[in-house]
Amino acid sequence: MNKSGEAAKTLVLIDGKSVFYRGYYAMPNLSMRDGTPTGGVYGFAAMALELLNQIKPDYVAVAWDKAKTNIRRRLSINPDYKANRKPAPPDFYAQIPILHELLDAFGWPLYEFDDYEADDIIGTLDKLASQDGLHTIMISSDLDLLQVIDDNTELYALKKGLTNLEKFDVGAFEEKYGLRVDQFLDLKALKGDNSDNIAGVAGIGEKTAVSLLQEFNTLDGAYENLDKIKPAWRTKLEAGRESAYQSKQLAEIWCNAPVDLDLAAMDIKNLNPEKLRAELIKLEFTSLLKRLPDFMKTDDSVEVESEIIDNPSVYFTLDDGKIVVNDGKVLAEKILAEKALDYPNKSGNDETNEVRDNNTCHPEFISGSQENNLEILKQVSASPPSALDSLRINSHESIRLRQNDNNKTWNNKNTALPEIAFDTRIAGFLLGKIQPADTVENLKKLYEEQRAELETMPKLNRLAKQLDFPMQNLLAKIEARGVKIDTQELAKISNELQQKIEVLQQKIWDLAGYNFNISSSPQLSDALFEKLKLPTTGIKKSLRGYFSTGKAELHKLHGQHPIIELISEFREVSKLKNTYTDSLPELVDKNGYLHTDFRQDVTATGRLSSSAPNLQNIPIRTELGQSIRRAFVASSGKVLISADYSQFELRLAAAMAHDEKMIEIFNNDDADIHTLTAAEAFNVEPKDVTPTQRRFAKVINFGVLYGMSPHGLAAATDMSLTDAKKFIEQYFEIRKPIRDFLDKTMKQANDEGYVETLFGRRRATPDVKSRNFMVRESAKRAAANMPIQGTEADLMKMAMLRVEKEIPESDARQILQIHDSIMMECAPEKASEIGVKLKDIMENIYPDLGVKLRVDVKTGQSWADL
DNA sequence: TCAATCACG
DNA sequence: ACGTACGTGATTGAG
Repeated sequence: MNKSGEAAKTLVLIDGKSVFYRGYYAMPNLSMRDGTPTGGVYGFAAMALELLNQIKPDYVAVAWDKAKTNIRRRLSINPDYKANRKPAPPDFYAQIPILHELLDAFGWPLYEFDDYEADDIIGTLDKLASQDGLHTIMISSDLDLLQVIDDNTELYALKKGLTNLEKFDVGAFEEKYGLRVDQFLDLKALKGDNSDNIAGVAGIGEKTAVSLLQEFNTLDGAYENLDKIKPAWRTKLEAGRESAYQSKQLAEIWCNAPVDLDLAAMDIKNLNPEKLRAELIKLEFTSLLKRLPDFMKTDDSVEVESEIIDNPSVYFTLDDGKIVVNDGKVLAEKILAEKALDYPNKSGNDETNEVRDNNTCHPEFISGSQENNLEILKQVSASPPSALDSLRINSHESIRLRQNDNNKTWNNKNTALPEIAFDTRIAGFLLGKIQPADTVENLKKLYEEQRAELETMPKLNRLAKQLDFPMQNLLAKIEARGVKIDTQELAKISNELQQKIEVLQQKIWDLAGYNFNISSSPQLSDALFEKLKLPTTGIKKSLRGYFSTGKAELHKLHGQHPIIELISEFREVSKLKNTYTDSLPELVDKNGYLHTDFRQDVTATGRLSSSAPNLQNIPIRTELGQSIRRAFVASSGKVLISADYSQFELRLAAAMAHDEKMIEIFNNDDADIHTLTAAEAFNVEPKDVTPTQRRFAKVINFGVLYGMSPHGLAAATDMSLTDAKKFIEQYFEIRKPIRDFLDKTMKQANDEGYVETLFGRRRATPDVKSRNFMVRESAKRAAANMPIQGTEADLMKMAMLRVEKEIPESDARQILQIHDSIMMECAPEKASEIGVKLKDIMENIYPDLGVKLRVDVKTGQSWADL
């Protein structure tokens, strides 16, 4: 009990380097996939989790030994102090920054001072803690700390192995040494300590020292009674008197280190479980995730390893349309017994249906016609839901298993199927393999090859298992839910647009002086540049040799002739009508919902692809676009919620490049990145930044992520080429870390042949070595951009999985993802609560990122309100 | 089947 | 001396 009468709180003081050393030598070959050594850090992490589980401390602090050169005071007593310590190898020091990162994730303060060793710092803190009535537990391999144990202070000494600790309290000490704790220092003075190069008294070992102290109580006592000591020991004591007292001085812990007991900083509540978990994952210490204390565990699918059925072993064939296995049981039963399902999903045109002896087929020989698959799934689906919980699917294009048929009668789509654990198509994509059309004839072999290859790439393997495979399940659900649209509204817009188009067309024809197909670029080019003789200076040519009529070129002609404006409007209107208002209603199901196809194996960066219809390019920028969004509505009785990451990619660039200036701007909610970038680049006060300057800064802030050239910048801003060039130089002057990061990425593309995201998603970069200038430069820009765009995609997938896990489907459901935003729908009364949750999950999806993420949430009846 | 254009992030 | 900002998908016209 302490002064205020509460149960004493526990403070744990860790000798950081000593724990670290144990790990380093226990796991000498441990390293991350990229070769970074992590053995010592692992040791620390393992011990730290152990202490959280077993000790459940209230406060934790770490003390650190500075290098030998900084212990001048002890060296002044004896220059040979610790002289027989070997210097640590280089890969030991390489791990120190990583350990700091880990400590940061634990939220534990680290103390180190010149002239004070870790045990001095620990001793000092222990003394201060005792004054505050705290119970202290010290963790170290250094037994010197035994001298400070008392009724409130214990030492957990590190033994062999990582988490094997020997507990010393006063009783345990006395039993082991046969001495009182206060005699420990005198014991050391006599027997010395080889590891610290403390001499003690030559010829006196532990046994002799103990018996002397038992008889004479103290070191002084022994020297005062030399006459009572047998001659063999007496002569040794006489010869070693100076050494004995010097040894005592050396071994004594100095409890006057310049450190404060800052309990707020040491509070275990500072530990952010998500951050720590993220850090363990980042360090590839996945085995330690299991050891996270219960209070920190969540059932978050991002971190929990998916169960992969390693040896699918269902053998089945068709008998009169019924699926049977060797013993004649219905497949579903067999599947339940085997807890595995592995069969190819092929749609038609298959000729090899090789039946083996015994009326048995190995899965890879089954021809997976759509009908067969449906039959299988029906039977699986007929099994009791609880029995299906432990089932896992391995398949090719697994998401399509969820479709009940080919013609998109989606409302019956079965989402209650077993979870997908492995998808050979996704795996092939992640591994960068072009899969021949016939690979799924041998699905099992493919699966085994892929699994083996993924094993050699732990980061990619984890990405597959924890992100892309689980996403298949989620995307199937999202596709099945669909988005409701108001077809009448769209039809109304279509009609209006039709009128407009006819009017515009006539006006254009009148101005041109003849009728032509305005939608044909060559015909339009002919009209503008041949018939109307508009100036062609600065107008680009198309590949086919005529002058381009694209938006940018038309813009250059703006004001030259009234026809230009009409053509631009005609273009906008016909584009939106053809692509959206006319087409979308054709794709709705009978309940008025649109169901897109989301694919994960299309985009080189890891983003999702949406098609048939593409719901990721619904107009927004023009008023007409907004009116189309008004036709995207919530289900009846529901509202839509959208949550958008703000400046996601730019924040990621700042974090990944470790650009502290940018990070600081982003971490300040009130700061505006474009204004501040302009202020820095133009060297003016933020308040004096002109709108034009801010616009320039905005263009370059985004352009730089894509490798924008002076020409591109000039074209986008109306700057002169020289000004654009200067501005870009100026930009990289103030954003040097960004330049370095882009260069580093480029170098990796060149040296390794691939680039990767923060989480190990890869993109091969063969074309950066192309002899064709255009191909090469384009490949370089793509390579530079991929880690940023791809990390965005990774984080979005994490966020979506987490949202699905943490927000019950009965409360709200995800219905769309558009690269940096998630759209959900829910009951209006739940909207604000869901919005808060969504924002929280998304903003804290990866606390270790190093930059604050910002998510803006909006609610409304239609998409236009968001 | 491809090029041109343009919708989105 | 090349051409000039990354990543998608849908539509249209041309050959």
